[in-house]
Amino acid sequence: MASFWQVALCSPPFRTFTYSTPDYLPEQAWSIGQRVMVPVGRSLRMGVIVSRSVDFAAESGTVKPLGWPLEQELLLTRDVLDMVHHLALRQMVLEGRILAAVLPRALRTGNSVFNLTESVETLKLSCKDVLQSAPRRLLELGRAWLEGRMRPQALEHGSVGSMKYELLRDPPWDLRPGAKRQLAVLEYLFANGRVSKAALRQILTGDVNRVLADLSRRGLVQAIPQGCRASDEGRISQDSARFFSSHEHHALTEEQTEALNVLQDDLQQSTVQERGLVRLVHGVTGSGKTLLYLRLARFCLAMGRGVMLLAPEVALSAQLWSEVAKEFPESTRHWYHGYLAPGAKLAIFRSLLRGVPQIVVGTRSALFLPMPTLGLVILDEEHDASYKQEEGIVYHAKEVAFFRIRKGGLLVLGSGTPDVKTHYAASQGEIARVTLRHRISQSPTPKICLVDMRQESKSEPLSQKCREELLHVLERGEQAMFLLNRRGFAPLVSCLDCGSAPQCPHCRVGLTYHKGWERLLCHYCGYTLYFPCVCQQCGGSRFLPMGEGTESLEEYLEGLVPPGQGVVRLDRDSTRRKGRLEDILGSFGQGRAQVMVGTQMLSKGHHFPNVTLVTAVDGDIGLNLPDYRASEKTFQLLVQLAGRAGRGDQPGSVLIQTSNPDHPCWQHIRTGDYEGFFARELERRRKFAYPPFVKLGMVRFSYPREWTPGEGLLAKAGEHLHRNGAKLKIRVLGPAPAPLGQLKGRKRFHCLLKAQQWQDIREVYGSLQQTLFKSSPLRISLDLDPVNML
DNA sequence: AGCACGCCGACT
DNA sequence: GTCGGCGTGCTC
Repeated sequence: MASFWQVALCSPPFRTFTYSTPDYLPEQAWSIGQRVMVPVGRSLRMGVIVSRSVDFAAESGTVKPLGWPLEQELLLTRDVLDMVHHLALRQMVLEGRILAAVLPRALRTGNSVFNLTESVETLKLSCKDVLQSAPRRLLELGRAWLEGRMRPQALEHGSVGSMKYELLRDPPWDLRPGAKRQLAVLEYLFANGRVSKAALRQILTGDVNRVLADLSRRGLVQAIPQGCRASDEGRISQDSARFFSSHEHHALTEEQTEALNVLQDDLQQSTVQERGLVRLVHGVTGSGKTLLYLRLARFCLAMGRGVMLLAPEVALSAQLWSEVAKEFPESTRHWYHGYLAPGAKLAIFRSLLRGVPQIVVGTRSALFLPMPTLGLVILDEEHDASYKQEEGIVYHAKEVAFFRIRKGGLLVLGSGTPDVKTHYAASQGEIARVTLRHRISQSPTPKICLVDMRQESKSEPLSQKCREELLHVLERGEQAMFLLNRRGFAPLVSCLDCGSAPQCPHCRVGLTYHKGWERLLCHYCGYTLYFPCVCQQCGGSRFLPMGEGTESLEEYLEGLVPPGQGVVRLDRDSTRRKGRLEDILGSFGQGRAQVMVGTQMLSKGHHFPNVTLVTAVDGDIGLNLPDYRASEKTFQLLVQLAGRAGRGDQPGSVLIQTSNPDHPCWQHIRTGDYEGFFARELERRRKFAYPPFVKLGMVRFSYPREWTPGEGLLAKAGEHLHRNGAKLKIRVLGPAPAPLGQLKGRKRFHCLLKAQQWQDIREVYGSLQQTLFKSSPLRISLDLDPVNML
């Protein structure tokens, strides 16, 4: 009876191959979830055993035996492995690709060293050494492995980093004339000293490895192992937490107590412990959700189960972390996010494997950490688009979290402005819900005013009313915030007379302007309109690009405020450098600056009690984005923003500047009326067939700019989708040019699919995938429930 | 990703 | 002839 092992490779081609059990290590030395070295082609590669199979239909050639295990203990627990499998199926990508993303970088390669204890001495062996041993020696080593006399050397923090390369000899170099690639590398090294492989890849096209191999064979360069920079905790240091003035922890209010009781009850239910439960915690800004989370986490840990407390972005997770750091002992908590150094990630990964119930605070990537006792996952600000990962492997944190508690546990989705889909699911009874209606603090909710910008001078970014209020606020020694909602990549236009922006009649999303083409374009269905044209609303013909001039707002404000008052700017550009975020938040939080200008970043979670005026400089931009969730996003953003004002003792006020004051969205935002907004938005979604009434899938296409057959093949692929989609009652829109029509020399297009079932979309995509050649220059990818349409 | 193979131009 | 650059294709 032969039995085989399926091993997923964690580097290209990421495929899963079948191996047999080697004669030197019996079956019991191997198990599912183990990291192993296997022979692939003529080399040894790292992979993970993902399953066993009894038979192997040898279509092509032979089955090789497994090479050698990398650990005695299992690094990938069953729950993580199941999740990997599930994600691979769902996103239609290879399992190995997901495993590569799940494993800390230090565990992605197989350069382990084994310490072999033999009689008196200890020998160091690499995997290669082991597998190159003679058959008899291999049997001996197998015995040593089983008896525990051969242990993988613990990965040191220092051994985690990658290699750097160093020049060994000065010029002139003894090179064959014409070896220009080698010469280029040598000259670069001569000029720059020690250099990483990644840097060399920048200056050299093609395979750098081979050049380096040649040069080191000639003794001209040397590879030196590079320790990871221990101090590199990423851009967000733990110190930053001290800038977030924390909420005082009063006793729970009656409402909080009730909510906590409900959630604690959930955790204890036997059905929840077997099958899992999702509960939406819908609590208005300032209702004290964070304190609720902390108490619930404490309760869960006391039950002997682990907790994950996640925020959409690192900066927000830093605040949660500072709260958790105060509440929980050091031994049971971790802060995990993408900016951690590889060694730190590895340490947390290892620590969690010990199985002691712990609390992890972090961002979406923390969901891939092993936690055998996981009992509670909390996604704070669950509506936030940052929970969806777009680069590399595509996944939504909500989906992964849901999967992780499916075998028992509670998933809490917390928000003041829930995702329309989540709220819909709750109102349909598909997920449970608990609501917090009251703010903890006694201060009144801020007053929200609309300012009609059509009445204002076009040359001033701020209205008269806004300028006046700002000066009053500063006179009183209080602070102000200005949100400038960047227009992003989409060039939008708006009518100069009535302020409305052209929309697609089929999709009800904003049209974007394409310059060279002199047309307006819908990025969902490909609908175009000649431009210039007549305004659909008022018949006017004068249009203005939107979002222009916002960059100069900081400068403008500096000229406006009285001398001695500081203005700081908070956005992606100003915080790129390490430590800048802390500087900016620090100087504003401590009152060294009185005015803060920023993008979405400033709307989220910060607690600055002295801020009493908040202004959305251009409230309209969000509404006209080429995205079906434009009004939902705007609602969430502005309600959150309003929550920044008047958090202290002084009442706050919020100004929204708009050229479109009649938009139905505003009345709901002004009163913070989520239910009213939700009802209206739902009706619109039903009418134009958007989620939650259909499942959306985006098929993305790209091909090299110069590749002439691309256009024809794209059309054929589009036809294929339309034809096969029709059979499954899928509505297919496009192909339409992507808003970022060209990226990295490739033309980009996409098709939007509206279906009743996710499976239908996968089916159509799968059949398209099969009609394309394996390595066709026309590349396709699938994005289920796209968040970012660009 | 590695690592073959095979083609081509430039050298001994 | 032979070597090295460079494109292509495969890996249980």
